[in-house]
Amino acid sequence: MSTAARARLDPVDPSLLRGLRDHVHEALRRAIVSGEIPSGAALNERQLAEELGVSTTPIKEALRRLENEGLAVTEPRRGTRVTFDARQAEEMALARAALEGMIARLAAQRVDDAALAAIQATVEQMRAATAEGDVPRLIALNEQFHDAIHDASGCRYLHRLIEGQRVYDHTARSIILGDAEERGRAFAEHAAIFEALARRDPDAAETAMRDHVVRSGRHHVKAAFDRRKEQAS
Amino acid sequence: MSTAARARLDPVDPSLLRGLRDHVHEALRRAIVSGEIPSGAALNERQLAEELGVSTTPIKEALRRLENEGLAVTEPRRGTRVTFDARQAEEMALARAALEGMIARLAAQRVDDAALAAIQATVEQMRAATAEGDVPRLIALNEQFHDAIHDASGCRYLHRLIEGQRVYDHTARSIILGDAEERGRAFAEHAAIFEALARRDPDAAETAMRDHVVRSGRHHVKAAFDRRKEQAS
DNA sequence: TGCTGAAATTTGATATATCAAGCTCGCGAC
DNA sequence: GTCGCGAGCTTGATATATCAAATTTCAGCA
Repeated sequence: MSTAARARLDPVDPSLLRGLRDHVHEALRRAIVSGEIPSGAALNERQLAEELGVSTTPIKEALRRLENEGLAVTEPRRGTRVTFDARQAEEMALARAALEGMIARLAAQRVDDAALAAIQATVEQMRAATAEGDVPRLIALNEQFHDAIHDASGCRYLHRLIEGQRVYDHTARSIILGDAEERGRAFAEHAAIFEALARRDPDAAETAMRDHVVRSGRHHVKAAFDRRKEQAS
Repeated sequence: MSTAARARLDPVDPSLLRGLRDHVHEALRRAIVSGEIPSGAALNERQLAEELGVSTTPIKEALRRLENEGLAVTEPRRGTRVTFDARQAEEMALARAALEGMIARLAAQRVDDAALAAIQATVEQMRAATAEGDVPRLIALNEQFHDAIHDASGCRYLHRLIEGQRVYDHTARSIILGDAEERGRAFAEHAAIFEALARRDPDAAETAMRDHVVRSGRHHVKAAFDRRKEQAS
């Protein structure tokens, strides 16, 4: 066997080659969350199919998924409408907070030293990026930080569920983190979460994580919907 | 206008008239959660279509939904497989606990006296049904209790999200509540949740609700998967 | 016997056709 | 003028056809 003679390769993940339905879903989700498609707007299958240059089949699948995520509702034989307003964005942020808190609690119980060291390294990089005001880097580190905690918890289902509660896009994130004060607050919160994990203190980890996500989520929602109100007037 | 002369009617909800995809989804979800279709089993579109006597279109939509719920994974051009094991059931129970806790917290802040009285009435009925060992009634009251709290919170999105974390079917529920000790524990917990709501104490409400759902969830998961292990041997 | 590779098969992905429920709008009766 | 009613249109729901990737099968060769 030749495999014994060379380095072992990672198996490819077939799910990376995604089909049209995922592109359609992503495009629609982005447009809905960013407010480009307002709440209440109709999502016409044939119209979307023509606009996106695909058939109605992948459109239907994408719409079903949006429906399941709570971003759209379908009335049989009537049509699908977007349902995403400030109220729902707040609830999604709260859901995220509750779930991130729970996963942080589990991570505090299960994290090993290697993972803890990696998280600490991320926090140190965040400290630097925060001081420098390197926003794109901060966004990447943010994700890395939260993903590392999810990994440490070992909870894949919770991770997936949390990912589904995103109420901001990359652009919104950039705007928020453009403010130095917000960067400072976020860093302090991240540091507190790390400290709790380092002490393997589940209660503290959950509280710190939840407070962070609640505050940050509120900030995002307020900023996003205030902006929309302005643009509307 | 004749409407002024008679009682106002509630608007009909068109979503009650559901199509094939919802039936397919429900059938599959039930089969997966109950263990009838084991984790790892392939879900063949054409085979399911023939079995259920429908075309592949509603099957695809149902599979997409299951995928989004985390109960199945699809590898493009390869197929869809069930993914639901004890580990995931535990995570779903934890997600439910975190979310139910959050919604109870909000309910404690927002509940009005009328809703509180209704919840209290439900608890009193639970007391009677618990003593009598009336299991079907207890199941119904349980749902009524939790739904009333969800309503009091005003959080429709959270309510939907929580409903998606169900890891037991009606049958499992009956078996669990067949045990008098379990009925007693559940009643004490429900009473504690009500007391916290009555005091408008968000922290206590969240803690009581979460503890209840965590314990009850663990019990359900353990019972369900122990039973499967036995049947397998 | 064991390996290679091409053909056949399976299966999901996508496109298209068909059906029926709702909606729109205007004609006509009162 | 208003209400009733139906023809025609719109649209989602469902079924079927087509395409291509992935897998399997098996003949042919070393």
